[in-house]
Amino acid sequence: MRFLQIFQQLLDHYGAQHWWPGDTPFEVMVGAVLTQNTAWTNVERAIENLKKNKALDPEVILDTGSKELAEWLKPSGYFNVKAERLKHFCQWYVGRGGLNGLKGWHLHDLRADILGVKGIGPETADDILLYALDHPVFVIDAYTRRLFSRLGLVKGDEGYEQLRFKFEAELERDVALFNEYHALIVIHAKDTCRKRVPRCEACCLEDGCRFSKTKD
DNA sequence: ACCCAGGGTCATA
DNA sequence: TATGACCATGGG
Repeated sequence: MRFLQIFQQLLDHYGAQHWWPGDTPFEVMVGAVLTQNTAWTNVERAIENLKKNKALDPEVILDTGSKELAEWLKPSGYFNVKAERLKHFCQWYVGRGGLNGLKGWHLHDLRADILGVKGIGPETADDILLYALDHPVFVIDAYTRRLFSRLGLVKGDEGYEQLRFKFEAELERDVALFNEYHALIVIHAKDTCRKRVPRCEACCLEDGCRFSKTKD
């Protein structure tokens, strides 16, 4: 019940976020790879570069030299690593038959399959599954771990899967709910950061500290 | 001049 | 299994 209440508080305060930013499922997937440990504003520039070069397309990415691709990805950081990761992902994407080929999979099988791609870890996989392919997985990121650990609802040092199972057990298995919840957690974290709250941790959802109030 | 960002891989013990 | 090094740009 507590997990749902927190969702309601966040939703009431921030409103629906309608995530993920991106015009197409493929753009969402590319964004998921590029945003690894990276500020979203930097990712936007890289995606703009891809669009400018008509390269926001798996076939084009595969036909582009790593050097040139890395150049386009430069603003998103880790550009050499990400160029390879994007190529690995596109190879998988095309190999599975693109968006159409990815329909009709069982979530468990698809998740295991995509985790086999070099450079796609659990969070990136779940971003893709939830925000591009509409599968009900709860995305766990550093913000989620930090916030709920601070709220005393999780220990904080659990493994990724353990945390994911916890959230998925506490909530109704619903794509729209998981989609909005993770988005709100990220927005909340950015909001508290913007207010210069140290490490985004001094704002909590407890009584007397209602989102905008800073403790300490 | 730091610190951090919507992680993941690889080498080591 | 569990740390640590590494990847790298841009904003606060």
